[in-house]
Amino acid sequence: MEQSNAVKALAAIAHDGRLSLIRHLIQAGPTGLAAGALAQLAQTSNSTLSAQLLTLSNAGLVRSQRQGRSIVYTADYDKLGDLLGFMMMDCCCSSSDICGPLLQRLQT
Amino acid sequence: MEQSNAVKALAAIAHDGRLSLIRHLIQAGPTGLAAGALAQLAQTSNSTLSAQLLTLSNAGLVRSQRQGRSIVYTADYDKLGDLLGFMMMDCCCSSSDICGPLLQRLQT
DNA sequence: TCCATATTTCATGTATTAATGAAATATGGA
DNA sequence: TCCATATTTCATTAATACATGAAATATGGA
Repeated sequence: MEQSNAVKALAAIAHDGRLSLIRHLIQAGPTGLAAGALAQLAQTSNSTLSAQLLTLSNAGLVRSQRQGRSIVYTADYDKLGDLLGFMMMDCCCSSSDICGPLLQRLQT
Repeated sequence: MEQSNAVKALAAIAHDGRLSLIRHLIQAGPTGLAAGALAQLAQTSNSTLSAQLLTLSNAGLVRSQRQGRSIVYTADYDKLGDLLGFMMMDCCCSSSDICGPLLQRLQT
């Protein structure tokens, strides 16, 4: 992942409401969640939620698919993995001081 | 790290200039870099640079220390590790679909 | 076709962010 | 003390982001 894409993705999740949304979608798994269900979980209005989902979608972090009357959103695992990979490898792990302890924590 | 702190840190690095700055500081290691050296690396004006460093500092991602006439900035490794830890563990790795492959990549 | 449901789009107002150049502050040396 | 260097602060302007509610769109069923 290039830095410009990483910046877009980071900006998308650098927002309390949007970060909560993507965490809900990750927990929901591949089945995803309909927009209405997300609005209930996030306790926000439909239009606000729709704008937040659009931002996440433009950053490539979520995908959507119509199912009947609902539109179901899912987290894009590949893109999230790419973002974490960028931060771990390209950005921060040029310093083993940062990622050494972190990797140890993750491996336990 | 709590989500509200993570959002602040993410917002701080969700900017091309600031992300480049912190990458330079990480590569520079514990010695850090003076503001002037950073301005040259980033090819930006002093006042713009100062504002960007202030944003990173308010997010807790960098520290500063006067050395003679210069002010030397260093990346805060602990805070960066905390942020990555939050994203890996609290946020995204509730799904092993994301972090399984990622950890494999990191371990090779 | 008509209606209820589900979601997005649009227009608006407000707040936040970002870059810029000039002025101010702090330090060390002559 | 005076001066050059290093950096920040300030005021201004432009751009972007955010939330809101009303209206528009799309779907499925009666």
